[in-house]
Amino acid sequence: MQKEGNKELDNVSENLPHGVAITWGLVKEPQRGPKRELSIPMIVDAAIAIADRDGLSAVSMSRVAGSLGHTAMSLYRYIPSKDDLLLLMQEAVSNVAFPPKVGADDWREHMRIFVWSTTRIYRDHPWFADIPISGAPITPNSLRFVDWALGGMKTFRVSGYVKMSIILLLSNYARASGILQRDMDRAFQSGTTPGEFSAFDYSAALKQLVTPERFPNLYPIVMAGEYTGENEEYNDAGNDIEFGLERILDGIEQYLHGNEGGEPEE
Amino acid sequence: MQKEGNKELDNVSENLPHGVAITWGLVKEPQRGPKRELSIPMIVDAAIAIADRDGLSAVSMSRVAGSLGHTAMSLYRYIPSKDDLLLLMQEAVSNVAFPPKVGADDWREHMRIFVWSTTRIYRDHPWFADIPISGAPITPNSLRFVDWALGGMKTFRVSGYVKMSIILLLSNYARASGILQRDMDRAFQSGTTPGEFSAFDYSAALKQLVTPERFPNLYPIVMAGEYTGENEEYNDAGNDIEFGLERILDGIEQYLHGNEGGEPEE
DNA sequence: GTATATTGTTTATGCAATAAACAGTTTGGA
DNA sequence: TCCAAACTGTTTATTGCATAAACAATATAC
Repeated sequence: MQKEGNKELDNVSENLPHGVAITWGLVKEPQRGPKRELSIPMIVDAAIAIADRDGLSAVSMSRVAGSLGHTAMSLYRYIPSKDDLLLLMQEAVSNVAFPPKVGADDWREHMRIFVWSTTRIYRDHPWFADIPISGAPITPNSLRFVDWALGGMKTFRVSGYVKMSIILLLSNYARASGILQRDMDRAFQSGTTPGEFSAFDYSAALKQLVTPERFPNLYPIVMAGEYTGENEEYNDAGNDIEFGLERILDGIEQYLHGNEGGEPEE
Repeated sequence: MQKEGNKELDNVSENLPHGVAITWGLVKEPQRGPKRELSIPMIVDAAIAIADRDGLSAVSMSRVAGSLGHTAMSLYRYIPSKDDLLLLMQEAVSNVAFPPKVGADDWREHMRIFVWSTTRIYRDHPWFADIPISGAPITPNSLRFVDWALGGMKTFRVSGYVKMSIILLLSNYARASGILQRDMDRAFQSGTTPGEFSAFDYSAALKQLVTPERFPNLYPIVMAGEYTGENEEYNDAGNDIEFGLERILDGIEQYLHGNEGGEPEE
């Protein structure tokens, strides 16, 4: 015999992974019992601070709790598992503001902003990329990203499926670029995390190992120092990222013209 | 007082991470002592078998050793750390054969094969995506991929930097697609790993949570079931992947025409 | 033949996630 | 008003992990 209340929402929250339910505000604060000394945002912020400083591997339940003056087990009164904590961290740093209006019909600029907003998260929070993707986005802030991207495609005369494909393409690109940029940043600061390495540090080794017989096409590029980006002027991940993004946008544009514009492609 | 031998190669191997040195065959078998009962390939193969069956998290030093009838510590006589084992696993499954000749001037087909060869690894070895990227590729099989891709761009009149940017773009796309495809496969087999989830399983929940006020652009797409791919006929990751790839190739083609054709850019 | 390099093993350390039991705290309903 | 239920944060314990150290056995180089 259940209360009438909001039965549908209850169903929803029951069928959702607990961490996801938290992000949607579907988990209610308990009424009875002692006053809580912590809160979910406090815990998530503390975890983010640790990850920002020392990387994701430094985030342990006991270290997060310790930084709040509590024991590890106290966190489990708020967040049921470490995986849920990671999800909440992702969601928290995805809470970015988008410019309300982009030039009304400049969809390319809209999509550029979409991609750069994503890569900025990776730059500000290098650990973001270390959390494995566990499925399609179903948390509020991730969906805000999708929603905002869709806002730039209002004039597209294509199906929702195609729009989602485009968003997927751009999100994936943003993720990959964010990782690249992070790696480049790390390489420039050199001796950061041990165990990390970039080709940059090994160009000397590569020049001995990449032989023309075994790697006929790569050989001249390695020898010219083009593989490891030895030339300062080109050694900027931003260039690569911009280049790739413009290529993708070109491709989308071509597709749109083929499907929507005045004359078809042939 | 060192032997004359191959001093340069010694230097190289000293400055390389140990796991990378192994992949290049720079670590020599010891001469003295009892006969070895294991070998690096045996260990790596055993680890891959476990990861294929039960996922990367099931790969522990003791479980790998156990499957070979040995103790965990014996593995350390061959491979200095678990991170190195992961690197060797990556390298091993990257040992794929490429078709020797593609239609001579069909660079698009060449690049399609490049991307599909990469995604096939992710499909055959779902754990491949769970190993975090630790930097630019410097192992032989990863470089073979790069070399082979370069082979498809011989006619491009662009710098090595641009070619590397294109390869980076396509590799990243392949990785993202491989992950997507793996996730879709998992979703179809439904109750695989607990903790994994796909939007597909939560379309009912999403339809209640995605309100038109909060997600004006996403709302109609979720309601139409287009977000979670409810329609069988469209619910195929391959379509998405192919679509995105063709868009990227379009973009590259457009860039090439702008740079290589009749008139130069400036 | 012996010193030495190397083997696989046992034992031990430290850290991690998290289950279980516990004593104190607040509140809704009697 | 009071008590049972729902909570709190903690202590303790379990299990699994990577890996360091010490060890006796073994094969080779000189």
